[in-house]
Amino acid sequence: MTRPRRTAPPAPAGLSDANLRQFIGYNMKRAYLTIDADIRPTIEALGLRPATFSALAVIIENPDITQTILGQALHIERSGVVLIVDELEGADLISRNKVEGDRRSYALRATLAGQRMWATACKRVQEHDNRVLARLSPEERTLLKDLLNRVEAAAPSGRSGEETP
Amino acid sequence: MTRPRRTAPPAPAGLSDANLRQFIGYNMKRAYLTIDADIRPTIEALGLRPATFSALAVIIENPDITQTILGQALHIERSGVVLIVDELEGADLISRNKVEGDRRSYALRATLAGQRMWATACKRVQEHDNRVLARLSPEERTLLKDLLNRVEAAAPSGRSGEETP
DNA sequence: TATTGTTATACTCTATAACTATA
DNA sequence: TATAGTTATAGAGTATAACAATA
Repeated sequence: MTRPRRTAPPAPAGLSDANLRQFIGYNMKRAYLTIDADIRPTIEALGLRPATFSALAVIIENPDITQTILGQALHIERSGVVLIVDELEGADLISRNKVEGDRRSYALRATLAGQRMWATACKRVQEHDNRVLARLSPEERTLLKDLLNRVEAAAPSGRSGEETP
Repeated sequence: MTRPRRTAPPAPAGLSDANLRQFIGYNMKRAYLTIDADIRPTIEALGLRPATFSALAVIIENPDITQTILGQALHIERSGVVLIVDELEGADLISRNKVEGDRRSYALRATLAGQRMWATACKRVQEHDNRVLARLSPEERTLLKDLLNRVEAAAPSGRSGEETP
């Protein structure tokens, strides 16, 4: 139905992992950490961290977003957003702009340098993605994302109360 | 081919995520963190942490394992293993036993209490797993694990140099 | 000389709580 | 009073480096 299951479950040396591998969360953690270790140096070579990379991505996509909303998008507290935005602003990749009618908040926008940075960072990470997904067919790639999203949505904290009633 | 793609990609409020959702690693991170947040309280209610839970799982499955090997299984340094083993030993869930012929290392074994603890902890986490995977068919569940393992194996740090030549 | 376990230390990430300035 | 941003602080998790005992 899918394929002969010829995947050697990546178990270390001569010891068994089955007790943990039975849990979807463990397989997910291992796969995620492996990918993360692969990509991180590439991101850092550009002067970014995963957190600033992600923030830049969201700001590019949602111009004039506020820090509070950015925090919600990244699932981090406002206090953490400050540091990330400080870092991006200090690198001249984004700017904090005044908001008409509310002097409390900032409208975050990527600078030109920020847009260029995102373009190249995005491209390089895409290359990693392609390398890591090389053995998966296009259908398998979308399927994997779909399954991950469904798992995320199924867990209690998964937003979207929209059940299909 | 697979199913109508009716998965609402869990995007926050009114803002777009697509820049990040394009990357398999981001979807994996989000799914993993959601599952982790779901399961953690259950594990902690038993007096365990994710790290001690995992270590107990490996020790149960590989009796007389040494700390160094345990570290390799868990992908953490030996110095970190010490703290985890201290904690498990302090809770009387495992014991450090003498090894014939090598007085440097310990043979780690679960106590009876440790085996009972693992049984109940395993059962409870399985329940979370089932809840989180509720919307996936049995085939989809194995498929998801399979895809995750293939991604993990594909990344540079993925062990198993065994290509199918 | 190399290895096992250990200790001390530091770094990253993130959360909590209290503060300020606006609303 | 409530909210946006800020600051200070603390905790979890993990890594690095140096050390003692043993191989």
